[in-house]
Amino acid sequence: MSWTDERVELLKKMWSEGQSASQIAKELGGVTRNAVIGKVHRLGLSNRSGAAPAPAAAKPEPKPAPKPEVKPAAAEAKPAAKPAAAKPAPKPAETAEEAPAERPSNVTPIRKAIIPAGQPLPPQPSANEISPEALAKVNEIEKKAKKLTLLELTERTCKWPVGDPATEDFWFCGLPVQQGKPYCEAHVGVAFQPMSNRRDRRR
DNA sequence: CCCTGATTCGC
DNA sequence: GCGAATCAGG
Repeated sequence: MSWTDERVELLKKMWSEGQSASQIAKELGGVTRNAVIGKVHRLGLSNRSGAAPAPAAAKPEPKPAPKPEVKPAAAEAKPAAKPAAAKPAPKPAETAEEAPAERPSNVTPIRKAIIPAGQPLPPQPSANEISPEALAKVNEIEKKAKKLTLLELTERTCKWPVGDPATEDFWFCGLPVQQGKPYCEAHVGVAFQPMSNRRDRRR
C-alpha cells in the first residue's frame, strides 16, 4: 500500500479528529500504526492543530495539555546546570498489592437471603472506610458494567463481582481492567486499600 | 502487558 | 519517503 492522496486525506482527517494512530491504521488498512505515525510526522502535523480538537467519543487519552516544547535555541544559559536528573523517584511506597482473594466459582446457591458461609461477599465497604469518591465512582461505572457471567470473564475483564452469588442478580463488572490488576480502574480504587487502620497485628 | 505517540535509521 | 524497531510514557 502506498500513500495515495485519498489515503493521506483520510489520515489527515482522522488525525485532526483526534483518532489514534492505531485506529487510523486500522481504518486505512495495509499499514501499521507506526507507518501512520511516521507519515504524520513527515507531513508535519504531529501537533494536532489541524482543526477541531473534537474529543472523540471513545478517546481514552485526551491530550489537551499545552506543549511547551523547549527548543534547543537558548540552551546555554546555564553552563553549570545539571543536565539530567529526570528520575525524581518512584512512588514512595507501592501500596499493598493485596487483592481480595478471588472467589471460587463453585458457589453453592443456598436459599436466597442466606449468605453462604465462608464466602466473602464482594468487598462491601460497609464497615471499612473507603474514600466516598471512589465509591461514587464505582456506583457510577457499575451502571455501565458489562455484567458478564463467570464464563465470560477474560484476562482483560474486570472480575469485580456484583450482587449476591446466591441470587440471579449476580454478575461481574467486565469493564476493561487496569493493566496488571484484575479489576477496572474504579474497582481497583476500592479493592486496593492500603489496609485500614488495623492497629496491631499480634501473632 | 495493554495502549499512546516520538524517534531513529536502514532501506 | 517509508516504516519496523525502539524508545518513553500512561
